[in-house]
Amino acid sequence: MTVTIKDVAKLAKVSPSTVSRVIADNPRISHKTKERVKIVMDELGYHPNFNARSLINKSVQAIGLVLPNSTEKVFQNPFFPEVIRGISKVAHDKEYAILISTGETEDQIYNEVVRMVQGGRVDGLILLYSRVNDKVTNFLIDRKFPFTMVGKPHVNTDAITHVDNDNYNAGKSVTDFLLKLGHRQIGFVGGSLSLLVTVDRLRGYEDALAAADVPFNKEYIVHEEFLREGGQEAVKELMSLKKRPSALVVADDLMALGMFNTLAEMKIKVPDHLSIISFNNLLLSEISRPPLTTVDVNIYQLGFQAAKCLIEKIMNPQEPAKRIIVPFTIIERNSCTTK
Amino acid sequence: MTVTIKDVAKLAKVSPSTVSRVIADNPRISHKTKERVKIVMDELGYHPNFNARSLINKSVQAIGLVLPNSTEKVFQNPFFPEVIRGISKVAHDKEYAILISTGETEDQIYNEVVRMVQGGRVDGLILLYSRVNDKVTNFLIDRKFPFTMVGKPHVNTDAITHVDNDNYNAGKSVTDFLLKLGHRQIGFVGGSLSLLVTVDRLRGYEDALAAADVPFNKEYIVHEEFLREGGQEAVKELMSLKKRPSALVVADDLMALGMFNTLAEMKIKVPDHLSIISFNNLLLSEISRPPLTTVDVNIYQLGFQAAKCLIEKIMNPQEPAKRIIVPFTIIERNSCTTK
DNA sequence: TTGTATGCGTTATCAA
DNA sequence: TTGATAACGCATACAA
Repeated sequence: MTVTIKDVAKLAKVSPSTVSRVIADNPRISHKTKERVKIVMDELGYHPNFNARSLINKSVQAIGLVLPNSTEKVFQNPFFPEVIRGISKVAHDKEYAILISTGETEDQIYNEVVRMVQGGRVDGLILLYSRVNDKVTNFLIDRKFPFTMVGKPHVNTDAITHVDNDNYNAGKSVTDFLLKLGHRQIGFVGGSLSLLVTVDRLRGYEDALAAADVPFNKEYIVHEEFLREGGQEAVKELMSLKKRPSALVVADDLMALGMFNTLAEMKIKVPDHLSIISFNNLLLSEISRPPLTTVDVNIYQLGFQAAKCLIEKIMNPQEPAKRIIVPFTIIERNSCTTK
Repeated sequence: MTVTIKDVAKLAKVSPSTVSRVIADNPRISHKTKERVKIVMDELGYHPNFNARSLINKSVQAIGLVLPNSTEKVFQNPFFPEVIRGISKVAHDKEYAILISTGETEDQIYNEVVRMVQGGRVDGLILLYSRVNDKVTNFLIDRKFPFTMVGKPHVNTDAITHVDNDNYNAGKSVTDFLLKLGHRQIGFVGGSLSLLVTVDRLRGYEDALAAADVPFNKEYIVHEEFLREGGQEAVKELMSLKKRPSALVVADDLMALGMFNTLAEMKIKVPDHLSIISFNNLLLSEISRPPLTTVDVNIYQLGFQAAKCLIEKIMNPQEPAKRIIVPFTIIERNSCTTK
C-alpha cells in the first residue's frame, strides 16, 4: 500500500540500509548514490513512517499539552489559546507536533497522561496549571519524564522547570493599588485554593493588607472557577454581605466580565460603587464597559518559554531545572476609582 | 527500560502472544490466565506501546486539525478555540487524540499535512477552512485519506464530507436585514476571496441587493484578514470613499471590533452614522460597545459535527460523504439602526 | 562506500 | 486454550 524504504531500495538498486542512510544524510554514502536514491524517493512519493522510526528512536517529535480541565471548559477562557500561541510558535520552529489533552475530570486526565507517556506518544509535556498534590506531576517526576509547567510547582519547586509570574508580588501590587485609591474593604476573588496561582496571589493580598493595617476579613475571600459564571457567583456572594466591599481583586478578566452583568442587575456601578482590578489583560478587558484595569501577565511569553525549556530538556536530559519569572504590568483602565 | 509485553509474559509464565491476547480481551483465553496476566501487568505497570501497535494496525487513534494559517495568528480569533471545543468533545468521547498543525505559510502547512498523513501520525484530518484550489484538499482526495471540512469544498463538493452554514442565505439575510432598515449604501467586508465562506456570503449579498433593486457598487467590497487589524484597514478604506456606506456587512466579529477603534478616531458613531452587522457571535460581540448585531453560526456545532463525521469515516471507510448544514440565527443587538 | 542481519514492541497466522 | 514464528517499517552493528 504505502511506499516503504524497501520499495525505494529495490527501484534504486541498493539495499534498504542504504536508503535509510540517505534519509539520515549519513556522510558515508557517496554523493552519487544519494542523488539516485533521492530521485527514486521523489518518484515514488516516499515518506518515512513515523511510528516505525519512533519505535527505534524512542522519540516522536511531539509534545503534549495538559490542560487543567476539559478542553470544552478551558477553551471558553481566552487565556489558553493565548498560551498555546506561544507554545505553538516554538513547536513549529523546532518541528515538534502538538498534542492536546481532552480529559474531563482529573482522573481522566491523569490516565490520559499515563497513556501518552507510557505509550510513547509524546517526548515531553507542558502542564498548563499548577495544583496542590497533583497526581500528574508526581507521576512525571517519578517516571523522570521531561516536562515543564506554566505556574509554580507545589513541591520540588527547584527540581521542576517552570515558567511563572511573581504572583505573590502581583497580588500585593494589585492590593496596594486599591489601597492607594483609599479602599479598605477589599474583596478577593480567586480560583480554587488547590491552584497555586490563587495561593500566591492571596498571600500577596493578605500581606499588603497587613502592611497597611487593614484588618483581614475572611468573608471577603471567595473562590470560583475561571469562567463568567464564576464571577457571577462570587459577586452575588460578596454583595449580599452586610458590609459590602468597595473594591475587588479578581483572578481573571473573564470572571470580572461575568460580574458586570450581575452587578448591572443589582444596580451596582463599576467603578463608582465598586472598583475591580483583575488579571490577564485579555482582549475582552479592553473592550468591556468599563474597560478593565487589569494585570498583563504576558500569557504568550508564559507559553513560549515553557515550550522552549521543554524542548531543551528533551534534547538534553542533563539540562538543569530552571525557573523563569515573566514580568507583569498593571494596565490602568477604568474599572477602578478612589473610595 | 520500559516494561514490554515480554516482561509481562516472562513473569506470568506465558508467551508474549498470550499477553497480547489478554490485552485485546480475546475470548479464547481462559479466564484464569487472563486474571493472572492482568495482575502481572498491574504489578509491572505495563502500558502498551502505541507506536509498535500502530505499526501493525495502521491506526494511531489520533486526528489532526489543519488550520488556515499559523496557530499564532489564528488563535487570536476566538472562532478557532470554539470549533476545537466542539471537536475535542467528540475526540475525547471516542478516545482519539488531537494533533494541531503549526505551519505558518500555505506551503509549510501543506508539507506538514503530507508528513502527518504519509508518516502515519493521524488517522484522519479536519480542515478548518475551505479554500479555492487548495493543495491540501487535493492531496487528501488523491490519497483517499479520511478527512472532513468545516466549510464548503471548492470542488468535489458532493464527495467530501463537510459541515457548513448556509452562507449564501446568511449573506442574503443579513443584507436584507440592513435593507429593511432602510439602508441603500451597504458595504461588504469579507475575508480573502479564495475563502469559500467569503464567496458564498458575497453572492448572497449581491443577490439581496439585486432583488431590492439597489445598484451594486464595487467600491463597497473590501477583503481583509479575520483580525482586528483587518477591520481597521477595511473601514479606513470604506470611510475614505466620497460616498460613504451607511451600513456594513462584516465577515467576523473581531473585524467589526477592530473597526470600532478606528471609527471612534474618525468621530463616526455606531450605529448612528454607520450600522454594522457581523458574523460569529463571539463572546466579545456581546460585550463590545455597542453590543454587536451578529449572526450566530453555531461554531461549536460546526466542530462537533465535523469531528463526528470524521470518526465515522475512519471507522467505516465506506461511509458515504455527507453535507451537514448548521443553522444560523441573527442576534439583534445595538450596532444597527434605521437609515 | 555499501550490504546483511538483527531488533524495536506489538499483532496475526499457523500449529499444537 | 496456548505457543512459536513472522511481519509491520525502519535503523544500526557488524561485515564486506
